[in-house]
Amino acid sequence: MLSNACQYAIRSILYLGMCSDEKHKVGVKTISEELEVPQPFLAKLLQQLNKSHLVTSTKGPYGGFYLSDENKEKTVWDIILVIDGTDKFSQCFLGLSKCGDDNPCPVHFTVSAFKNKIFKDFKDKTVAQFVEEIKEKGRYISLKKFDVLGAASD
Amino acid sequence: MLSNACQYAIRSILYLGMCSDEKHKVGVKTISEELEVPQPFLAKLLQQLNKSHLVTSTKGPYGGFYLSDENKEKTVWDIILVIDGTDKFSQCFLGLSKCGDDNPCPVHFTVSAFKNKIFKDFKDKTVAQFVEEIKEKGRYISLKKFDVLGAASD
DNA sequence: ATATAAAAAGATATTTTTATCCTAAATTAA
DNA sequence: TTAATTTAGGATAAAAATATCTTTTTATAT
Ligand code: FES
Ligand code: FES
Repeated sequence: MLSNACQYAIRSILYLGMCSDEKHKVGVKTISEELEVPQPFLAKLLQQLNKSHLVTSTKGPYGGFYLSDENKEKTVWDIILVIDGTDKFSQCFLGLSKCGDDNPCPVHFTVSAFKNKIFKDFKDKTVAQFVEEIKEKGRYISLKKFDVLGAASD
Repeated sequence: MLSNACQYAIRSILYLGMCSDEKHKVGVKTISEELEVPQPFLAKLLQQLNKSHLVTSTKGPYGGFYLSDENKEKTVWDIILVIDGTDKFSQCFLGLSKCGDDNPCPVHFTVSAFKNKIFKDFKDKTVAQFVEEIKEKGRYISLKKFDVLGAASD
C-alpha cells in the first residue's frame, strides 16, 4: 500500500518528532540505524522532505535534521502526498478504472470503510498528536529499543 | 496492496466464474478486452493460474479458459497466495520488521481490524460464492457493460 | 584561516514489476 | 491430412522502485 520510501519517511518524521527539536538535531546515520533503514536512501528521502518543508535541516558540524514547530503541525497525509502521491488511495482495490459506491467492486464497501477510518487519522491528526499518542500508548516506530526521551532530556 | 498481476488474476477468475464453464470457454483476447487488461501479460498470468490449478484451459479451436467445478471452490486467498504471496499481508503497514499486538505501530490496531475483515472474506468465501454475490448485489469487476449471462445462457 | 562534520546534489547501479514478442505444441473442423 | 486456432513456453524489453556512490556546499569550532 505504502512504498518503502513512504514508510521510511513517516517513521523518520515520527522519530524526529519524538526526539528532536531545534536544539537537538539528529544525523542521517543515527536515524537510519535507529529505524533500521538503508542510509543513503534515507539521505535522499530526507533531502526531499526538507525541500517539501516537512523536516528542517542544517549543514555542518552539529548539524542534522529536526522538526520545527511548524513541521510538527503537518499531518501524515502531507507526508504521503509528497512521497507516494495520494492517487492510489482513491483507486479501486481490484484495479477497476473507477472506484465508487455507484460501481462497487466485490470488496469495495469493506475496503472503503477501512480507508475512511485510516484516512481520518492521517488527515486530521498532526505529527505532534501522533507523537503524543506514541508516548502515551506505547506505540512502536522501530523494534530497536531506543530511549525515547534520551536525546531531548538533557 | 495487491500487484496489478494479482488484481488481473482475481478479476479474471471472477469473470470466468460468471460466464464460463466446461462448455463455454473464453479466450485470452476476450478476457483482456472485457476487463481492459493487457493481453500478453494476461496470457502469461492465465498460464500460471492454470499450472496452479486455479483455472482450466484447453488448446486449439474452440479452446480457451474456464473454471471447472473444482476451480470454483477455490478462494480469493488461493489466488493471492499464488500470484503475490501472502507475506506482505502479515507485514506492518509502516514497515516494522514485526507486526503484532505486542509491538504495535501507531496504526496497527486500525489496520489489523481491516485486515481481519477482508481476509475473512478472502479466506472463507469461495469463488462461486463471490460470483453469487456479484450477480445478486450487482458488483462490478469491469466498467465495461458486458452481459453477465450472455456466454452461459444459450 | 583551516580542518572537520554534515547535508545537498548529481550520477549511477540493481532489483522488481509490468509488458511484449516469437516460436512450439495441441486440438479441432473440414 | 491439412489449415486454422488457441494455449504454452521461452526470450526479451521497458518502466518503476530501491539503493548506492562521489563530489560539492555549508556551517562550526579551533
Ligand atoms: S470499486 Fe473496488 S474498491 Fe471501490
Ligand atoms: S505493527 Fe504496524 S501494522 Fe502491525
